[in-house]
Amino acid sequence: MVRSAKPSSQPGRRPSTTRGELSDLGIELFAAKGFEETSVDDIADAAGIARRTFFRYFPSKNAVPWGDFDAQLTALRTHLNDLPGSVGLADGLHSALLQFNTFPEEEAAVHRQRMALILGNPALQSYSMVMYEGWRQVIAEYVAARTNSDPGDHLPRTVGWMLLGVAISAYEHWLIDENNSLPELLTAGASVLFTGVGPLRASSDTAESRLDGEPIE
Amino acid sequence: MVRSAKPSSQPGRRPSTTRGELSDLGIELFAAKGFEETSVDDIADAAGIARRTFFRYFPSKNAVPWGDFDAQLTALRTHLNDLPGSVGLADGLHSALLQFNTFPEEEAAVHRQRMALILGNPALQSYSMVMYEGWRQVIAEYVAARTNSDPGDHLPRTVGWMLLGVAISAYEHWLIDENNSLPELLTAGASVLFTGVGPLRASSDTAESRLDGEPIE
DNA sequence: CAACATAATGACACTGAGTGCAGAAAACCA
DNA sequence: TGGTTTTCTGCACTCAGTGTCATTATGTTG
Repeated sequence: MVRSAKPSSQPGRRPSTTRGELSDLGIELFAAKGFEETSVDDIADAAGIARRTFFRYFPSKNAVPWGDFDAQLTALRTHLNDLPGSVGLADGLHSALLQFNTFPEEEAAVHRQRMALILGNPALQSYSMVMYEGWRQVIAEYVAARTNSDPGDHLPRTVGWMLLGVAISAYEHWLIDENNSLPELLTAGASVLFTGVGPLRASSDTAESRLDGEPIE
Repeated sequence: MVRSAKPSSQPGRRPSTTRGELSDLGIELFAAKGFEETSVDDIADAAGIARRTFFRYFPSKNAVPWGDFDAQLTALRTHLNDLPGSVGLADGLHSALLQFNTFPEEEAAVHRQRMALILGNPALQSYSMVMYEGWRQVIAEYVAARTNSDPGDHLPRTVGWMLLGVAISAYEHWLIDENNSLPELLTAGASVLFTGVGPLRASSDTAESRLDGEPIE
């Protein structure tokens, strides 16, 4: 089961697989048998590698569904860096949201499966916070650059968190009902972030004054 | 090591300890030896209970620092329910943030230690998402009640995520530098949520128009 | 007090994730 | 062919978490 990759003129044994291949295989098994019910041994056996080798490709079973997340983060960072200066902060964040969550039609099914897996499993949901820390950092860097502050400052970090919330919450609803358009959900969520919660009123009741609301139900 | 609690006229053996006591003990050990370096056996031994019994008090080692989180959630829910109808949505959310994160002076040190532990350890940071799901739910319920919608709807869920982001990000900065006032950090973050990111400009440059911004740095 | 019901603890065994280590295997180069 | 480099593999080990069942402590009832 050793597949020789392109002769890279590098000494040493070739890796027998890639993170991407293992990730795809893992997602397939998880979807078929369930995440908890699929052991690392199952994945390693199916991939034809030793259990010990699996842990050279992924730091944990939880990391499998994420595939090569770092590459996506790099793409996002590049996207934001390449944005013309004429784009305002809100528009920049909006475009980041869309860029990061837009994918070719043929990948939609896999991506949906991946996200359903991640958002539907407690262990994976937990682990996602480790992954999304990098994402928040990229956002914070952008906000910092646009507001004359430091990526570690309170405002950029807060915006990073809030934008992440917009993204996750959009995914949650996209997964509940496929009829929902992910870009539309992202845009709707982002608009709350951009205009703020202050302007919010009862949706069917926008004409009432802000003071006469009473607890419902 | 069996401490008889108040005679509760209930048949059956008394619990030998409480979640709160175990939590305090665990936090102490974690702070002294480190989270990874402290095993469940260590905690159980220190508490004078069997390892198996430990897992009847906590579903996992990760849950220890949280103590009795559900009780706090209940208090938060009550607080929001008791808010007069004249309080606007933004003010209600703001008060929730402050209520949940205000504690007597004598508990400040312990609380700080608890939060430093949680926010400083990857495993605990991950697990916090499981805990905070309940918190977001309480917020979503409040938003739903005030906006004539359902707690599962997109808007309430999104606001729940964003407000959580405000809270966590405030804690992060409170932990970095104790000189920062937690309530002030919370209020500052909340104001971004309430007025939106749209109005944000380069902090030293607020007079510029929204379109002529150029990448800074 | 003795028998009974109940609720919690405790001991044991087991699965599975993750790690350290040492050696085998596969590639390149001279 | 032999030397070097890189990855893979097998083994042993720790620790988190769970199922099961006996045991202990308590209140209740006759």
